Amino acid sequence: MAKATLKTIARATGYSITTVSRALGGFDDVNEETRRAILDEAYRQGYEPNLQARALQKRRSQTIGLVLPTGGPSFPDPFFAEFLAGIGSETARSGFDLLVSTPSAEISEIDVYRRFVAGGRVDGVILMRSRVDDVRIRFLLERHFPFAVFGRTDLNESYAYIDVDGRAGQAAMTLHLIELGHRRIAYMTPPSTLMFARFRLQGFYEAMAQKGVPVDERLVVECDLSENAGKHRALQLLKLDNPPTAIMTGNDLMAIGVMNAVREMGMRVGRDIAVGGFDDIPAAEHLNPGLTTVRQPIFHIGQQLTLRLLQVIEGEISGEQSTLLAPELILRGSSNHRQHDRPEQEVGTHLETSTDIRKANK
Amino acid sequence: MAKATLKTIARATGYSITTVSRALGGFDDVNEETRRAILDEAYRQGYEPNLQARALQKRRSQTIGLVLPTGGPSFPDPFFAEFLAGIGSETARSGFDLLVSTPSAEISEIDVYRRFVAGGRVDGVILMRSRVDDVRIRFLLERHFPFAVFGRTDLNESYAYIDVDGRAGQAAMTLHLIELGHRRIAYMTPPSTLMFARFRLQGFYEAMAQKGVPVDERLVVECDLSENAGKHRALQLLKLDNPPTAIMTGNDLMAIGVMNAVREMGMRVGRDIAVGGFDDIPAAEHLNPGLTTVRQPIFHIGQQLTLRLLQVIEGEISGEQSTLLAPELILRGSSNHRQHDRPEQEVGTHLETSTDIRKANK
DNA sequence: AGGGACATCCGAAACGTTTCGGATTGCCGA
DNA sequence: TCGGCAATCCGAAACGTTTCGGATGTCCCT
Repeated sequence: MAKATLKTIARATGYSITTVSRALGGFDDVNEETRRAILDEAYRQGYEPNLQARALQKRRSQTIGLVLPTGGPSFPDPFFAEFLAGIGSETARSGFDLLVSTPSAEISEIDVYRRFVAGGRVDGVILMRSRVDDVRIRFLLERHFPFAVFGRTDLNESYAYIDVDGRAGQAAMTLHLIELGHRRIAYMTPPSTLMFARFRLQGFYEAMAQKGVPVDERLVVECDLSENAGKHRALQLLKLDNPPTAIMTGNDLMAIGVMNAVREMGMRVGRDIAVGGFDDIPAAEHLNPGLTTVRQPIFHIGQQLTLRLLQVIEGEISGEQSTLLAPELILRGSSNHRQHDRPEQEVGTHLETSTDIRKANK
Repeated sequence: MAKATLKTIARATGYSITTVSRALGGFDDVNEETRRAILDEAYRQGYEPNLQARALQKRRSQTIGLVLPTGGPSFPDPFFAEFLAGIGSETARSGFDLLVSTPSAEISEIDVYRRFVAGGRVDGVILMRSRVDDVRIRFLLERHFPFAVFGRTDLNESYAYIDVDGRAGQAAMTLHLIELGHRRIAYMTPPSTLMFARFRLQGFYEAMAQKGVPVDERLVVECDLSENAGKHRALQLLKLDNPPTAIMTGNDLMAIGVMNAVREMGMRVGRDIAVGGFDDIPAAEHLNPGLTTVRQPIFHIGQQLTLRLLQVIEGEISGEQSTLLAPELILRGSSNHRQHDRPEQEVGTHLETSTDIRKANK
């Protein structure tokens, strides 16, 4: 059996290609009887529309693109799978496909976007890990191409994004540690080209200032997003003459490294040194002691971002809708002085600084 | 500036569409001078070929598909991100894109494949988590559509796959536990529709028989792949009159649940009860104690599978190439009686049963 | 009887690309 | 002088779909 097309169905039923197309398309200018005959024949032949041809004609590919961030040395955040699942759940519901691309040595990141956009490969893209002065976003804005971003930028344009309030999250973590009595608090911040690093760092400074706790600049260090880098940096901190009593990190991977470093120095996490992370990756809960961290509802973000992007594509919203989500502080054993052998019962605290979900229209 | 196409370049340079196409395509029947003129103009206009049109004409989409497994209740294996990264790294190198689809309530899994295949959306697909009497594989074989599978099946056809020798892996784990002195060993096996579950179960039985250790069938239970299910099942096992002294599971997620169950019963993992997992997900190393498990080189598998698929697509291999990889037993604190407070130094042992990488041609 | 309204169908162009099969030159050797 | 060959170029068809602008016929109303 050759490949079924509109033409083969047309020939088999005696109708024209146009009529077959319209029958299959559910238009109302085709007789019920004819439609049935055509549908039957289509089924018999196992017809599936050629999506390339359709996309070519409609100038719509029913596909959205996602380019894996290739920033750091380590591959994507551990919660990447969850993010993808969130995106996937929504694309599936609306009949869209998801095209994933990995920039390589040969093909630069921006070229991937060029291909996606100009090649008509996708109808819109989702970006993650927004950067300072983000070229990708600039490129897309310039072309008026639909997109939605996980994270804010410092660009003076408006577009659709969803972000977690990292400033509030990191501030909450800092306040928590201060309340536990810590004064010498270290903060390991991710590379400053990443927007989220800035907001979190800002939250740290603000909370310290608010409580009048002095910041020792030697305890504020930049660090790559990996476990190894975290361990390395933490060892340096712990070997200072006047080491910190608490170490906060810009993401959980780094925090895991810190915990290892603490152990390697013969100290105990949660008792001798408090550790705080950010993200709440799956492993955070299973560490011993459990990692106190700030949770981001990543699956949900993936979903919402997709929804938002689809609206932009349909032209339903002006592309300026943005949402700032309130993060949630998750307290576990890594920041608990009283008990550390067994992870304490998990406690979720909604921050008072931002109420649930806040919509912001620029 | 309107969209650049072959036509706009042709008009601008005064050459025909054919010549423009051939110049851009690098054919040798176009004058060097003309070619340069055309390339210049193409660059000036920011030309990018329309990939839909190209795909339609060439009947090749330069895209491979991946359908997320939707089998169990829980979302994909934690190492899914790594698998995807492996695939991505190879597709990028060869200029292919990756189309990811998530079956939803509305669109059944097999429909996704139908769309992919008949719709000309992809040139080949990668399957993971092969199943007993796998309909997907049957479908693809029937259509003579290129594909490559992570995992074997019981179908009597030959096709390209890569698998980890789960039988050998589970046997090695079992032998390890027996050597530690365990006699009452429980095994929590994943749903038997999954092929890998069968092989691992088989490895368990064989090792037990080899050492003459009796299997108590009440200690062999089927269990979903999630942490929760693992915990639940483990509690049942531990409450038996004559409970096991060691519990092995078919994947790491279940093992984490087991470890929680053990703790909840007031016993200590690695001391009172040995626990063994399978997969070596990232979290396994960070548990306390660390989880003894069997490692699968998942990134590498993603890469190789992609390479294999591309060869099948190019028609370079007959589609019958298959590889069985030797798993690696990773010993950590969860199966160590002597020491459990701190995870012991990680030890990797290559199994003697299968040498490095073994090629099998059916 | 004429006209309009409606139901049903179709031809042809278009989306942007590739490619087959020539067509047009200019030049060389015999 | 002419056949032939190489170097360049191009027209047109094809890939499979959607859609615009009718075409045809039927029936009813006045």
